[in-house]
Parts: sequence; structure tokens; C-alpha cells
Amino acid sequence: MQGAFNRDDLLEQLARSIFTGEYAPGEFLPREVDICHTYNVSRSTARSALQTLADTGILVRISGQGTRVRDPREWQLLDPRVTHWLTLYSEAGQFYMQDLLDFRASVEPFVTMEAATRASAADLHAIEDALSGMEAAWHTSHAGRIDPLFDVFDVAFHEAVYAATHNVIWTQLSHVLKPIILAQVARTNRTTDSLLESVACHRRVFEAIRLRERRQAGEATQAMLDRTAADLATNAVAF
Amino acid sequence: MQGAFNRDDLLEQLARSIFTGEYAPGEFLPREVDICHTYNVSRSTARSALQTLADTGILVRISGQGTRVRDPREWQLLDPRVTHWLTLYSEAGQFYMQDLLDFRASVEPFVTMEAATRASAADLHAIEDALSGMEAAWHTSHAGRIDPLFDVFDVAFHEAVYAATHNVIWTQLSHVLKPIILAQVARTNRTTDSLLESVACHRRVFEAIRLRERRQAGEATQAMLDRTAADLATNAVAF
DNA sequence: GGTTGCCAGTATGTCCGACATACGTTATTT
DNA sequence: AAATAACGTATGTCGGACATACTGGCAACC
Repeated sequence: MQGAFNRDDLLEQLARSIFTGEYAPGEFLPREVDICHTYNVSRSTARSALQTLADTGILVRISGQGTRVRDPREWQLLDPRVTHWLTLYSEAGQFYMQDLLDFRASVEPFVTMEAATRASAADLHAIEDALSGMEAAWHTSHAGRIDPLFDVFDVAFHEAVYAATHNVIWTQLSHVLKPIILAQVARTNRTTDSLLESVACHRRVFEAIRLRERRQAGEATQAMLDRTAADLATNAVAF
Repeated sequence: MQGAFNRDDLLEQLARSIFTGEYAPGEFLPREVDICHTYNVSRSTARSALQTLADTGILVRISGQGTRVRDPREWQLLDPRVTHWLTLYSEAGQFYMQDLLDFRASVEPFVTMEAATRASAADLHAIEDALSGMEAAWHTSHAGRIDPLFDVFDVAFHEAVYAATHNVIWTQLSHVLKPIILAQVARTNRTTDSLLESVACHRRVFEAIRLRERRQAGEATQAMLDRTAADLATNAVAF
């Protein structure tokens, strides 16, 4: 427990403790001094990590009282680190995971339509590269062994689409949604057949964007999301 | 300059210096020690404020090198504090203000449609309260003296609509957009006639949500935004 | 009896001085 | 000339001390 704990390590540990539910909303965390002893760091380091968690709305620190976990409604879910911790440490139905999934499902068709209108040549290139990566990863996948790169390129595809809107807000939202999307594709792409289907769906989205067909882009995205949802529903039985 | 500077004061000062362009992207900030002397605080306090700005992607701190302003593309615009500073200290066309305005204009019709589907009785009550507040503020306004409460209730109306989606992401996005919306309504609502028109537009949106008319809600919102845009265009000459 | 005010206990906020670590530059060596 | 060592500089971490803010209990007072 005691070897080489720096600020970032401590931050990760504390986040894990909170997101796993070890410290529930409303509960107090140990005092700064106790944290220092537990993780073998100085008070400066402990305070630094605690402050970061307070800045993201996860903790509230009151002088003379202590540090407690805030109501999850106050957590800044629009901070990529928060969604990262959420997907990494939290249970599926915990906190606001479902809201993130719903949000992604409801806005992505719209995002793709925006991309169809605004995508530049460079954007199309980036999207196509991700698509090529998916195809390559399909070729290197076997029945029992899916190439892990497939998921990486899958996520890259979606990030490239968000970036193609040429709006910083959508681009940054893609960073927030990235952990969510990654968790979802990781559970969806399980068989080589599924991978091939996925590539086909993504290609239809890309083609619509390339041809600047707004409505078609939206529909293709909706179809892609529906397929993912159906795939997750069948896989859910396996768990 | 030297009286009673605590961490939050320093944070605000540094943010102001950056967002006004005093320290441009890529430039170095003064050393921690220099900041201590300038604002008469200890190094702990200075480091605390600097770390917060680093956490929001505004600054990058490299050991042995110094602290410099990051590329605005890296700034976490999805943090309400960032958009607050942006509207408060930055020039109109600076940084990513336009992206925020475009984003709001493009998503708000969709948000209203979601609200029309999901709004509960309590949500409708909150929206109607804001509408009532706007009307009351119109009554207490005279030709030369607009009641400042009108803008407050105007913003409250929009926040209530975002909250009515029953999705945390949209709710938190409303906090991000709040400074932007406030700045926009403050420039739009200038005459009593304009106020009356605004109330009418907002009421049409509310009625559509109440009747669960998705498409009508979207169209009413679009009309409202168009009116705002037109109003801003005519007012722009006055500046 | 109920309210007010004082006081100790506790935890965070701030300060100071020191050393460790990382980066960039310069000087040295091969 | 290239690789390496030494040095200056700025951030990262440490330890201890005092300041400030919240809580709760006790006592004085109306």
C-alpha cells in the first residue's frame, strides 16, 4: 500500500473508493491527516488530490467540519475524468450511467447529420482511416480471438464524426462520451460475424456523410445504434 | 492590490488575466514565487489556484519549466466556470464563443422536443413559474427602465426546459450554457415591446410542451431563437 | 425554563522553509 | 562533432506551525 504514492496515484485511489461506493454520497471521508498516514503522503499532496475531486463537484470540503461525498447530481459528468471513473469503477446501473447511454443514443444521429453538412476533406479522411482500421482488425481476428484494435478504431470512428461537426462543444462531448462508447462497443463486438456487420453499418454512415446526405446520415446512424442495442440485449443473457 | 487575497480571489484574478488575453495561449505565466509576491499569498495558495486552472485544461504545468497557457482547444468548455469566465472577460469573437452560441441554437429545439415528451407535472410548474416571473417583470418595467428580473426569469425558463428532459447531461449542459444565454437575453430584451413579444414566444413553447406536441415544441423554439437572432442583428448596429 | 453567550475541540485553510525531481542550457569529455 | 556531465531554474513534495470556521456543551442571564 505504501510504495511511491504521488498526487495522481492518490487521486485515482480516492476516486476508485468513491465510485465503487466505499464512501457513499453524504458520507464523510477520513480526515486529511488520516489519509496522509493511510497512503503515506504529505498533507500538501492529500489536499491537492482532494481539491481536484472537490473541483469536479464530487466532494464538498467545509472548514472545521470535514470532507464528504456530494449528491451525484452535483458531480460534473461533463468532465471526461468523471465519466472515465464512472465506467471504470461503477456498477452498470449505478449513478447516472443510464443517462449517459440515453444521451449518446439520442444525440448521435443529430451529430452525424451535422457532420454530413460540415465535414471537410480532412474530416472525411479521418473517418475513413478509422473505418479502414476496423476492417484491418477484422482481417486479423479469428473465431475465438477478436483483435482488440477493432474497438479502438470503432471508438476513433465515432470521435472523428463528432469532430467533423466543427464545433468544439460536440468535440469535447465526444471526449466525455468516449469511455461510455468504448464500454459499449467492447460488449458488442464479440464474434467475427458481428464485426463484419458493424463495419457495414459504419460504412453506410460514412458514405452518407461523404455524400452530404443529411437525412440519410441520420437514418444510418439510427440503424447502427439499433443494431448495437439489439446486440447488447442478446449478449445480456450471457452475463 | 494586496488586501485579503484568498485562494478564490486569486483564482478569479488569474482567470481574468488569461481570458482578457493578458497571458496569450502558449505564453508563460510568472513563476509561482512571483505570483506569491504580486498577490501577497503563500506558495500553497498560489499552487492551489494554479492547479485548478490546470485541471480545467487552461494551464499546463511542467516541472522544471514553468506554467503556460494551453491552446484554447484544450480548455474544458464544458465546465460552467470556464463559460462563465469566457462571457465575463472575453471579447465577443474571441476563443470559442461562437461555437457555444451555435451549439445552443442548434440543440435547443431538440431539447424542447425531449422536454415535450418527458416533462412531469413538477417540470411544467417550474417552467410556468419562470414564465409568470417574466410577465410580472414586464408589468414592473417602463419605457426607459427594464426590470432586470426579466432576464433572470428568462434564463430560468430555459434552464427549466433543459431540466424537463430528465437527463442529467442536458441539465448540466444548461449550466454550461447559462452564462451564454444570459449574455444573449441581456442584449435582446431592451424595450417593453420586445419583452412582450418575448413572453409570447416563450408561452408558445411552454404550451407545446404542456400538450406534449413534440414537433410543435421544436418549431416554437426555432421561432423563438430566430426572433432572438433578428433582434440581435438590429441591436448590433447600436453598438 | 428557555435563550444567549462563551469556550474548548476538531478539521480545513493558509503560511513558511526546506529538499526532491524534472527540464533546458552550457560546459566538458571523448 | 557527438555524447555526456554539470549547473541553473521551476515545479513537486514534505513537515510543522498557526489561522479560521464549524460543532457542541456548559454556564450565565432574562
